[in-house]
Amino acid sequence: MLRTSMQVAEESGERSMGVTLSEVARHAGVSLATASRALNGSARTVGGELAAKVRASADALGYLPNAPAQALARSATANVGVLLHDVADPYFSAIARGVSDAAGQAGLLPLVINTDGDPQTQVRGIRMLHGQRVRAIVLAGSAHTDPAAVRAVDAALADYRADGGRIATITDHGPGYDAVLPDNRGGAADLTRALLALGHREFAVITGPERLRVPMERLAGVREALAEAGLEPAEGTVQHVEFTREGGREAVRRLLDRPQAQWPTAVLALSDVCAVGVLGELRERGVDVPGRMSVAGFDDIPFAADVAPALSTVRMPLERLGASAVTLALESDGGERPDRLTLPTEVVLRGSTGAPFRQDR
Amino acid sequence: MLRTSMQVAEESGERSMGVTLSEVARHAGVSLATASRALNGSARTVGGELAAKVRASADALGYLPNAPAQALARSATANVGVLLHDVADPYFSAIARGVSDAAGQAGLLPLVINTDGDPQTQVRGIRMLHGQRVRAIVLAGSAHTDPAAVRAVDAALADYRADGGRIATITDHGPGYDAVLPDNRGGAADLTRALLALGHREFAVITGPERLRVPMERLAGVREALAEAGLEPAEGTVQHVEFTREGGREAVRRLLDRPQAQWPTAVLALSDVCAVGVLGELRERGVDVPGRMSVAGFDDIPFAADVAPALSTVRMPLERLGASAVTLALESDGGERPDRLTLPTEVVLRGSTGAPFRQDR
DNA sequence: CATCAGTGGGAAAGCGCTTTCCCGGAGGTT
DNA sequence: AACCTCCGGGAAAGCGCTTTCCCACTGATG
Repeated sequence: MLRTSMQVAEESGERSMGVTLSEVARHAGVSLATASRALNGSARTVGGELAAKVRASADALGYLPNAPAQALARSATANVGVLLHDVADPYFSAIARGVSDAAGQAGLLPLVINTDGDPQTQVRGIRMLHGQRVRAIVLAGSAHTDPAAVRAVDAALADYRADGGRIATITDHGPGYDAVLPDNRGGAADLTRALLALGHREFAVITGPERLRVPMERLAGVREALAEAGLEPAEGTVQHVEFTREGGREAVRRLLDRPQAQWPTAVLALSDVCAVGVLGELRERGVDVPGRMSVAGFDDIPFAADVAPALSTVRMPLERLGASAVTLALESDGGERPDRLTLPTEVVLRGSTGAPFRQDR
Repeated sequence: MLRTSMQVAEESGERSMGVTLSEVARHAGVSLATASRALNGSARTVGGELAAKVRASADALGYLPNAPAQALARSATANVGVLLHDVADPYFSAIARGVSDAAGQAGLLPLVINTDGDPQTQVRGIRMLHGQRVRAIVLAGSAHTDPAAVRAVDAALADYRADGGRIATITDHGPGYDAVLPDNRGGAADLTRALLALGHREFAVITGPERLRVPMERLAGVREALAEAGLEPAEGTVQHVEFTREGGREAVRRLLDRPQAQWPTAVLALSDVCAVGVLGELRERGVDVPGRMSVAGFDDIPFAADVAPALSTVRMPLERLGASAVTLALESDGGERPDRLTLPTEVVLRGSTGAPFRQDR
């Protein structure tokens, strides 16, 4: 004979998992159905008196709904998934915070997965979240430039969506997705124009790996603004590195290896965490910022204002990015036209930028 | 007549949630039981031939196990919960990364909840995670000093544990929990001794709110080392603020409001993010660091080495803290004696500290 | 050659909920 | 007074899995 968990619990003196709804129902002297309706408000209502009695029993027994069971019965969980490169990176952690807040608002719990920007890991992550039957997936990392990678991710997302999953991406992952789009290109162009306005003509740009789309978009923005001024980056002054502090340092080292005459007067690091590395390396090398070289970043992570010198950058509403993505994904009526929300960026000039260094002075 | 989701799916041309195991079983021409055993390796084995056939069918159909259903059947989910103050804070995001990595190793997915250090929110969070039937909860935020708050949290945790939940805390939440314990007190004492060794005698200490235990422990460490040298902080030089950049700035403002003769030569900010605020404010006020004032932090968050001047601090293995907590919680045999693992800290002296300022010079 | 593990397949009972369907009673219409 | 419609309670069928229990079969054993 099969033994119920209750019996086991009674025998062993240890129940495996919580008070069940039917215990509550029995305690309140009502049916399972009524208990369920009273505690979780279905379409149907329950008589005021009974409802109160059920609620009383529920917290007398310390009832906590079994989320997996609810999920199964409703075929809908109370979770959202977040896919990002690395929670420990301030850019992503700010986004994660936004996602978390918006999810909380909606009564959902966020499940976060670090992909380190690897397409494979990303695909596995999507599958896991799909398996979890999360209500929505927020894809926070940059899209890839490699078509094969894009296809793989798209396929995984398509499967998920085919099963009723909702998706929102942060930054552009193709026209098929609801998306929150910070103006990467425009922001980079604006930043460049701001530096041009300060008088700079000799730029270096430190951007992210070519395999990612976001850094490429930002780079395109820089090029666009430079072109407007009839300029283009000199050979060897566009460095592709990882968007990490170490990446920034590495790029600086390469830049300073060149003869001083070829040093740029302004370096655009297209990610703040990268820029922080740049600042650190320049300081250690004794290069004055902004006297000898202006430095600007991108993202306006919380620390940007506090490093020394305070970092000029392009402000992006990181938390809002995350929060909006959740909202978008949840609202998405599954209609034909995906919602695509462009968020403006804003140049913030602080102490790390100034007038260009003059060789002849 | 009740209609199965299959029928609905066939009629509407849209299935609500994925390929099911029984579809796989049918496709492979085996029973549900066999399919389950083949795909998820139970105690029982399945003939090699059949197993292969099942696996083939599974990925022919693109089968993804329904996690909530598995959770219900097994009465065990594949999730762990992390409760922290704020993912966007580098201290916690590093821990979160560690948790995430260790969870991944164990085939689990992390569910993260921000509590902003509020006991109420913390209790609600624990209840939610309990409801989710997560396998383990990692409590990453500091314990409270208010007994009522502690009781509330303890009660929620006790309920969870009574239902078979596993718990590990980071920092001390009382002797009843498996815990990973960075040596807050010892680290703070060591840091203080290091500054004493540099010749400092006039200290200010900026620590966290009195409602949290961690900042109090650190403060105690400082006091202890000071006492060894026959010193104690002068009146008004111990500032309790939030462990945020703004908190750091605020404390500095209060400190500098005092007559210059009473300015400390060293300020111990007992959290790096706080210290970064201190550095920022001092720079803006034109106070030279470390010339006029040495500044030290605590935690060694990734940025600490890159701010200017590079921050002297107490290194804590943040990611390992998170990872170890997961391991501990999962291993915990539920035996009588909780596992408590003390992790050493290490003083790291960088550019933000130096010899004390001499008034008479 | 009968007996006994041991092996591996399948039927079916749960896991803890939600929701459909049925039904009896109250109130409103002709 | 007969007829309908609401309203709200309860029985029971699922949701998609895991696992127990039963059973048929194989090969070893005495």
